[in-house]
Amino acid sequence: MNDKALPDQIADKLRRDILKGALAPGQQIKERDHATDLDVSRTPMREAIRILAKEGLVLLRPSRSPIVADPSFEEISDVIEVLTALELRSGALACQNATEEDITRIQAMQDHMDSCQGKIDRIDFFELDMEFHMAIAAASKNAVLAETHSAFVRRLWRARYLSASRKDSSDRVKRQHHDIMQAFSDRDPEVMCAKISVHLDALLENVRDKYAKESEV
Amino acid sequence: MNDKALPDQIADKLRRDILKGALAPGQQIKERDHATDLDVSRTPMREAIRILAKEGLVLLRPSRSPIVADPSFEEISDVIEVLTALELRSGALACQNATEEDITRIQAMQDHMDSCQGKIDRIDFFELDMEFHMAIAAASKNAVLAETHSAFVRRLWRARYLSASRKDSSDRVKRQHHDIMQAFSDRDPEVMCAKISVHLDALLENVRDKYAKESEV
DNA sequence: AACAGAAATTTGGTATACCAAATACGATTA
DNA sequence: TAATCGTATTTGGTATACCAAATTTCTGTT
Repeated sequence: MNDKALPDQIADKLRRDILKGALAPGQQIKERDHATDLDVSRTPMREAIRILAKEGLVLLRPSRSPIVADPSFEEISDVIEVLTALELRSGALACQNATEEDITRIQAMQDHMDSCQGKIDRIDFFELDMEFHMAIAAASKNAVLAETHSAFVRRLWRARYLSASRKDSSDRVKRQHHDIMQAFSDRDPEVMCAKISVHLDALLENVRDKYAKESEV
Repeated sequence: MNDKALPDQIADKLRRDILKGALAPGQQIKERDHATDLDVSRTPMREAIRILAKEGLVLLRPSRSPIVADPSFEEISDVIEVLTALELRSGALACQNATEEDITRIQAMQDHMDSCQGKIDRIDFFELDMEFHMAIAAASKNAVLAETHSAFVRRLWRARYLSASRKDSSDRVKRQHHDIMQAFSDRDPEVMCAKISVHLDALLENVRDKYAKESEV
């Protein structure tokens, strides 16, 4: 019955709700209520909330209801800074350590993303985007690095999702991905790092725009 | 009564036991037994175990007792790789963002370490060492980066502790710290990154030596 | 004696019950 | 009427009870 453990299933559901905005930033997540909603007990619900807290999506407060995180621009910017450090390192290592199979497989992932563009749910598209970046990190063959990187990608999911509202950005992202992939299959760490920097700088600027617009409303 | 939450207290105790070796690598941590040992119930014990799992000190296995992690050299090496990426970034940022007070305060920490050398417990000395590195990371003014960096420093605590048995290494570490501090007070990111690299490369080699010796026993 | 299978035990996963801190609400009084 | 104190309620923290998967042990058969 259990493809995954119950807390993970609950965390998945809550995560999607948060990212879609069904659970708004600042909103309380009362473990009792949400547990009965999902027809589970408080114990796995608690654990699911801790998982999301670890991912930065939820804020734990001592003796108070956890709330959906509402990060400031500075916090998001800090996270992007860390992600950049991790992704540059993993990109360089991937050039060095990836197998040919890794490269063709990740190339295939990218092709799949291209073909799916516009045909699938925006959230599903972001899943693919995340998987692309995470697959490159995994190709570094440093499991710890890949895992840490994944954690930060997940942590930025909502910010990415919201900041990608700009229509033109999707084409630009596609081009940046192609640049990264090109450097990767050339196994050129310098170019790859440069392209990753471009990609993540663009992300930062997109997020900055979004926050600027939000504050002027 | 509660300075900290109960799960944190339990995690602190277990963490020290693991790092000191009272809980040997590979040993099972049965939540029922350890809970009764510490006179708490399974619920906070479970949570404490999850905290340590997040820190990489404990390994969770589906439907099996968690066990104390027994990292291979490759795993430690991977962790050092990540720590390096984080520490280089935070060093460079610290050169840029640290206040003068930060620098004098961290300088004072180093002086204190020097004066304590040989006079205090090795564990306490390692606490000071960790605090030195973590203070620099905090001076980057990127809270997320500092926090992540701290997590990895803690994760390496045991390996550092075990690998520092070589008598001469302590002088060398002292010199490396001085080099880092010099570059920091000069606010010279390039030199600082170079010195940090030297320091962490030395750590990696120390750990490598220790694992080599262990395997030949 | 060796092996297969079943029953008992162990152990993590989940549900529920109980408690204490925090909050909200209402009654009482100035 | 307003302020304040006390009580009821909400809610997270903790303990315990129950369950199911996995392991071990015991037993009966070959």
